[in-house]
Amino acid sequence: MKTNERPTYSQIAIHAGVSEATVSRVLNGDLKVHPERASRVHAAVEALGYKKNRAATALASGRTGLIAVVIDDDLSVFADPFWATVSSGISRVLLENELQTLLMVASVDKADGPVAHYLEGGEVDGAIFFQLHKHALVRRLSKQGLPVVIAGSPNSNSELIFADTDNFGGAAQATRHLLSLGCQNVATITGDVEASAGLQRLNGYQQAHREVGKIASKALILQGDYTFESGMRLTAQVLETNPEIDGIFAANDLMALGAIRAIEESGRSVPQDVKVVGFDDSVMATNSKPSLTTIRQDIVGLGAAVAELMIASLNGEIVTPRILKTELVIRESA
Amino acid sequence: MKTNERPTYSQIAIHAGVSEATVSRVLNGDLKVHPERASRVHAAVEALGYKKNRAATALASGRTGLIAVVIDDDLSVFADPFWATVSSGISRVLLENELQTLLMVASVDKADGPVAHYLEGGEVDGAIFFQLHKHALVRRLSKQGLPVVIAGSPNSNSELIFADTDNFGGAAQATRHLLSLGCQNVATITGDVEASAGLQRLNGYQQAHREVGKIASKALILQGDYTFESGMRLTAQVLETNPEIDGIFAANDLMALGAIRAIEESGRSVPQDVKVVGFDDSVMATNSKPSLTTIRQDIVGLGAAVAELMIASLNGEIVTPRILKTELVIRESA
DNA sequence: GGTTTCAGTGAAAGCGGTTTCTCGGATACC
DNA sequence: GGTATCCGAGAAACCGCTTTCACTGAAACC
Repeated sequence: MKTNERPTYSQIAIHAGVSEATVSRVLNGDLKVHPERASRVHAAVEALGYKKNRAATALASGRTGLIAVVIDDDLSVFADPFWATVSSGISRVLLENELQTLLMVASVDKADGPVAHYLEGGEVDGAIFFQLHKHALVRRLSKQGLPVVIAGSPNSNSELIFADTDNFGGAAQATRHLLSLGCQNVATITGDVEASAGLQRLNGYQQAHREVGKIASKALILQGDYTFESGMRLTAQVLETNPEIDGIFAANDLMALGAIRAIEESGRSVPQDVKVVGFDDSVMATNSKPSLTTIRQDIVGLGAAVAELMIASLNGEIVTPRILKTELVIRESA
Repeated sequence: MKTNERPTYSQIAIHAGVSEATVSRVLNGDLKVHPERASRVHAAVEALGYKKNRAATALASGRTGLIAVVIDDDLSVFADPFWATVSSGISRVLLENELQTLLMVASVDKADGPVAHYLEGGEVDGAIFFQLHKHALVRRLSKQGLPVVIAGSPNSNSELIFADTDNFGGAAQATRHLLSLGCQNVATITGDVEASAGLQRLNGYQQAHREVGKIASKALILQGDYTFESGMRLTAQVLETNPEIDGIFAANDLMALGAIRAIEESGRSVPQDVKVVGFDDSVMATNSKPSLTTIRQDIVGLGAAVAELMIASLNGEIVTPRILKTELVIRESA
């Protein structure tokens, strides 16, 4: 195939006048090598344009330099740029640390599929999972000693390491904003409350109410599914049954836009009659009419945080979950 | 780290009563092994739950089983789910073929960065690039014998292998639709015409005009940049200068939505006064008001096609570019 | 029937690193 | 000054699989 005459340790060793063992030590940061010899090695590496062979390193050391990013294809990878953005953040940071990102898009449900097989086969040094519900696989891998980091929160209080946006805080922020604008009856359209993100956003909404001595009425909590359609439908319904509503916090932008549509179709206007806040600060938020007040999360930052946790884990450091702050972006809708 | 007592060839060989060389032959599909011995090997593999060690295979054979997917981070990976979707299509197909997807998000411009280094280092069996303009790197790698496939079209008539949506055909389809609805003055808002996709969509628009004996006036060709804002701004301008316009083909949905906004703000209505067709069939297309008539492209299919081309290349087959058909989705806007 | 092919197989030499083990010399200790 | 320690460095084994090479017995040929 390629007759690339890539130099090997033996060439470096000869060039530097040391043994291969010493070359290895120097290149792996072993401090017990005499500085002068070390610098000779470095010079040789430079001169010959040497680059380590991953396969050989992996075989000899057992470390592959590969981190799997596992995406369940149930996930709406296809509709939502969210995960892609997180991935890019991850990839970038890993790359800076000489690690490669192995992207695995597959059904992870069956804890015995090819993905599981692969991960358990020792082909990667660690695995990053995207917000998943209750996969036994993750636990199992973790128990087996494979460093695992979750992007998003695992919903049980497991010992898994994760990084996540402050869904709770962000939702509270959004709701507080509505309340502070004078809204008396603030409804919420939740996301999937089976998953942690959805639940946390709901909790944040309730928390903001508690802070001002209110209790969010059950009737004002509408279970959506992150789609435009659900936002629109639920809002239309609740406007019928609870016409006193003057504020809505939707767990994502798409549902918020759906809500706005329903509000307008009911003859009311946003933000005069009903104020609306979304979550995500997606592209649509800027361009919608009225533009959407929403909660911005640092998605690339989330990816970076996840990668950093992984790296720390690999280094054997004791790591704790990371929660990323959100930001309220005020536009026209509230 | 892991004391996984994974079986090796030697165990299989003993269990099956053959040599390691024979085990290797069987596992690599060498037909010259006696069927009976072969089945003994397979039985042993089954019994011991054997799984090949990638690193060892890579070291010995020079094939890593890894395909790089290189994404220039200039690209709007962050805003547009398009590339994520393509990636998932790629990853899925590669996985089915025992290949892994290495995701590299980095600046590729400098043909000498870490990415280039990595790809030239023989660490991957092939590389997939996302729609790029004129990178010398791609050519170089290709010349070096590394199988390279482009997702999207390279704009020069190079010998690079690629798969792409039929941008030309789709744009023609869209424009024809407008013309067939009786539009007399159809404008287009282009994407980046420096890149092939943008140019091809413009060409398709012109082709449709030619088919009916018209020539698209220069004044009606507006150079956008795929953003909502550009669609809106350019439309507002052209409505001033060319009020006779009664149809607009935008090179993507976002700009189409921008156009609709501008049209409505000018006091006209869609589709009565001006009809609008977009391109992509994104989520927004369904949910906008009026909903958007647009050109749907099979994005996952594009990913799959790219992966298939890569696999064929790896097998030494002679491959030719693949162009994927588009589909006109008629909704309210035209 | 004897010599050539040839297909099938095993022994063994790598692939390019890492790591253990050993050893010589220098330092420390009594 | 002699022995016990220690440290830095090299030799060599090893990681698990692929592939060349040589060899065997059988089929093919004259």
